[in-house]
Amino acid sequence: MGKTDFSPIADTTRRAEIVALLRRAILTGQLEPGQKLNELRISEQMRVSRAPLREAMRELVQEGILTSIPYAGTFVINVTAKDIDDAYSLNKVLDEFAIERTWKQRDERFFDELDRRHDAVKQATRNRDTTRQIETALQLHGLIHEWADNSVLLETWQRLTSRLQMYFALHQQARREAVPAEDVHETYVRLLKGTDMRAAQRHAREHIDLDFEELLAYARDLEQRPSKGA
Amino acid sequence: MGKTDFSPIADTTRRAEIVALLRRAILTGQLEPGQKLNELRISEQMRVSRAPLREAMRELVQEGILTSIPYAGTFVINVTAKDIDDAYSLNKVLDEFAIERTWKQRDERFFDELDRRHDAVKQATRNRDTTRQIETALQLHGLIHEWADNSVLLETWQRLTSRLQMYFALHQQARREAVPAEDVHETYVRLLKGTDMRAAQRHAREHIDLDFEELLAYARDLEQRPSKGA
DNA sequence: TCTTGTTAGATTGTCGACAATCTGTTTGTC
DNA sequence: GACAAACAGATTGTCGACAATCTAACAAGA
Repeated sequence: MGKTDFSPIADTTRRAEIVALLRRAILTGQLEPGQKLNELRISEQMRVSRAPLREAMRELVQEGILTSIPYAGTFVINVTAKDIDDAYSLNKVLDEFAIERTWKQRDERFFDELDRRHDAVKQATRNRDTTRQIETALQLHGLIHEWADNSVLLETWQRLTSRLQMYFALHQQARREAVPAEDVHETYVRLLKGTDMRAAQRHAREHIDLDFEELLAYARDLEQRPSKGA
Repeated sequence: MGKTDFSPIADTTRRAEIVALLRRAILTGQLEPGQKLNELRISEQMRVSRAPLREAMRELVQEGILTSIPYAGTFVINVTAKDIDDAYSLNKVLDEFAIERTWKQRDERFFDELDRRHDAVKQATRNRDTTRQIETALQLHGLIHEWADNSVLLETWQRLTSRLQMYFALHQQARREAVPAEDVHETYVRLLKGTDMRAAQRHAREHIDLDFEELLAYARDLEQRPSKGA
């Protein structure tokens, strides 16, 4: 018997790479909300044919970050204040559930991974890398969902994450201020290591509410302006 | 100004029709779990080319009822007891949330629709139409999610529903017994019309637990047998 | 001037053919 | 006989071209 655990080899289809490229472009705000994706132009830029590009787009439509209108085109979703509100209120419920399910299964490996991801956030914060900061913060947050041992919950949360990451990226892009230097996740991590589950659940709610208010304000402001066309 | 409200016209792409056809085939158990979908064969049967068929498949993969392995094929998902357990435990959480959100917004139109859907279930039950019975029962159940006015919740629930419908169809197909004739949704509807929200939430949990136990028993039994290949 | 019909251009939807990859069989070697 | 290399068939992934549809500009008529 071998000792090493082999992870699945990378998907080597163009489609998979296109999905990754497009998703990244959307989640970092490179492609703006409402913007139309011209198939011919993009396929030429990526040096692929339209077939795998279109298949990739269908995936992202189902993932919820693109929207498609037959014979009209495929567009980046528009972000409304209500969308953010909806996503966040559901996220709260999922967090509470995830913490409950994770709680009994916490072990040394869990705490190690928690620290590792927390460190990643802190490093991104030090480097003033806003994009990476958002990414790592969501990964830290996602640990409880991965550890809850519920595939449907994990899937659901990953879909939600896509949107949240997009919202945060837009928000960060809008306000050109520096990123908060202090560590807002300290308490969250500490409570997850502690013995009071209810306290951890309560904090997850409040902790989320914090950045949420900022995001909502931004979204309400954004709704006054027109959306980007082709 | 006109008086009528026009709904969006139907999608008239082959892709959309293929998605509907395939989904129906899967959710009714016509296509068995684990079964491989041969692109050439299906495209010839449907008299379409592989392009729209493949795009349709990508959508259903993201919807969670198909799974794809590069260069190997696309398969109907396999149903494990844990999958069912996961889906149901999350469903409980979502139901509780949906009832809370719907509660304040209940009005005459809500109650009417509730009765309408309840009647649909009863009629399907009278007609011994098991497929339709599952469909209508899930639609009755889905009303609180539609009424909660949270797009992300609704999306999430619809994804879950796909699987639940598939699970139930398999279950019904397995046991050849007659469908329960008595009306198991009577209490559920009554509580949703009442004034005690907590009671409604509690019942939603227990009500679900009922059929759930049966489903789980079936799934555990199913896991002893091999899965269907090509 | 406003509405309606026409047309040209651009873009999406679909098709049939080819390339890349996998799977099972056969062949050859030890 | 056991094993590995080579082959053949089938299937998926990708491509370039064509058909269907939409959009916007323009022309014609009330």
